[in-house]
Amino acid sequence: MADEDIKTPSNFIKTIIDEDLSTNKYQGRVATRFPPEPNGYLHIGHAKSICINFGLAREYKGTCNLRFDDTNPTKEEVEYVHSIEEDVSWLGFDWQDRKFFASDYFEKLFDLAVELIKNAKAYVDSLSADQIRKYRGTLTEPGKQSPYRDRSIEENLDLFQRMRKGEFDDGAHVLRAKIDMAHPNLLMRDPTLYRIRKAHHHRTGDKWCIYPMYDFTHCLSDALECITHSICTLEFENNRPLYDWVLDQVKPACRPHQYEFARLNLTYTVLSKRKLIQLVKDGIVESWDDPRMPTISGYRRRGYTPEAIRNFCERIGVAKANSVVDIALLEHTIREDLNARAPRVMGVLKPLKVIIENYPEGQSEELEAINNPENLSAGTRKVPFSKILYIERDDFMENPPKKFFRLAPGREVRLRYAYFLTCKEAVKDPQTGEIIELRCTYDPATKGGNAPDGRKVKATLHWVSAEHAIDAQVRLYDRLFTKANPEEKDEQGLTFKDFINPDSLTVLKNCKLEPCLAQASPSDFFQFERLGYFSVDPKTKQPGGPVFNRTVTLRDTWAKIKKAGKK
RNA sequence: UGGGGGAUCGUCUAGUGGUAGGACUACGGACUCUGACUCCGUCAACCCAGGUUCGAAUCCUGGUCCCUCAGCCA
Repeated sequence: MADEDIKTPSNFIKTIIDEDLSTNKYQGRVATRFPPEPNGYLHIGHAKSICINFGLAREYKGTCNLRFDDTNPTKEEVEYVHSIEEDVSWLGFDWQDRKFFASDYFEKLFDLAVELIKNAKAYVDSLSADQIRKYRGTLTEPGKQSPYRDRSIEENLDLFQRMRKGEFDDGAHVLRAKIDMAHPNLLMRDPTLYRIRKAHHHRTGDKWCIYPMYDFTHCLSDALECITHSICTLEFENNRPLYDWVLDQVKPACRPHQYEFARLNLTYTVLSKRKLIQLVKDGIVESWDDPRMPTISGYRRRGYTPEAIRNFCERIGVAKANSVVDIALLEHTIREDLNARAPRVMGVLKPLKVIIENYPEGQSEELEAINNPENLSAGTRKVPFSKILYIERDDFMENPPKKFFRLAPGREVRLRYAYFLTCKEAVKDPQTGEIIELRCTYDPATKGGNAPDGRKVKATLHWVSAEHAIDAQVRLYDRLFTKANPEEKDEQGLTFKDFINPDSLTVLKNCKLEPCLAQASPSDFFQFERLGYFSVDPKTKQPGGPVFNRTVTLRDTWAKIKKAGKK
């Protein structure tokens, strides 16, 4: 792959890896892993982690494993395993033959737990969950030891075996590490290692009724896979001493180390799993892959490309300081990618009929249009032209302000790749006053878009021939929230759901598109000239024409001028 | 008021004792058969106070503010 040699910006993790390489800490190996819990869909924050872990492996010619952290049978499902695999692949990363499941290690983990018990480093506690909480102490006060803390090794062994055999009910006992109930880090106050959970696991079925906790499983899974750099988010900083403690007891052949980076936050976006679930459950969005969702599947359906998302993840950097990235950067990377690659096409979203009075009745002709000015090898295509056209309603104003240089009565503009057009009259509905059509004339000498006399026009409009156009539904998406930081607690007690943008979705059902779009396949992307990037919705099948999703608008200087004028 | 982390342009991020750089945004301008793209330019930052040093974002001391931890979740 050509991009293996591309150097990405430096960051603190690379600095650490460079040092480790120079001291030969891991015999020159770099082994990372992406460890999702299969209990939900991946979002753009996960994409950051995926890009870091797989990206590091690519850059340092190491490996990155895909490992499902499936130690909680009550929350995890195969459906999520599949969606995660699909999303990681779609992003362009390959775990080759290294797909693992923490549940594959259950037997080994059990043996290691037994070893801990034998070394008097773990014990079976029979306090209730509630009692354990009370015994834990607080941030400022030490905890108390459980009365079961000093059970004999034999008794612990016996109890733990019987826990596995299913002799006890959920919650009757847990296995705890024996560390220090007065430790200033609460996670070190004899953390729970195993709990009884008589639940069906999506992979191990009913084989187990005790399940290991994250802190016991994760570090050992890393060690078993010979991971060198175990990269996770900041909230696990407190877990690192425990990560190290467990490995210190077990002394595995491979000794991984944990490093933490700041998770991604995005303006006008929520990324917590809990809130995302709420958006789906409350019907605020249609599904996990609703194009307004910050999920990878949502962006995919919206028309974002893996290249753009990877580029975004590279540009935001990796650091330890909490931060909120401006969504404008994501929009920039998708525009940048699509600008280079998307075929240009003309589509009228809000049609306004134009009748060219001096164009022969019944005639039509084909005009040549460039498919992508950024890539001339994409060639040209023919676009039909005739007496009756549609143009964009927003491209005409009866009483234009000074900075509006599109079509207006008496004004001449260019129809892209076609002719100069002059508006003679705006015909209105006598009842409503609404403009229903424009009577115009064209200049036959300007065919192709240039005037032989050298006269200029200030605007070029996109258009579509009425009799040749295809009908389509186009969905206009905008940011889901009106507030830059919807997660922030509001002084009036308003929550993220109070800041939903009522215009996050606008469905346009009467759009007129260039005929070549009839052949568009699901997920094909285009630039509708002067409007934005659109792609064929891969999920909606409906008769009577394709359904397009707007990925992102083009930058719009005119919109800014209008907005500034209103102030 | 315990422990663990963090503070650099509006935003994200480089810098590791020697001219604070890049990207996004914003704002100008050039170009233009997309008010797009591209190009050029402008605004703009080291949390604070001391100290060490010829020289400090960087080292030291003391503050301030922010994040995080009391699941048998991950």
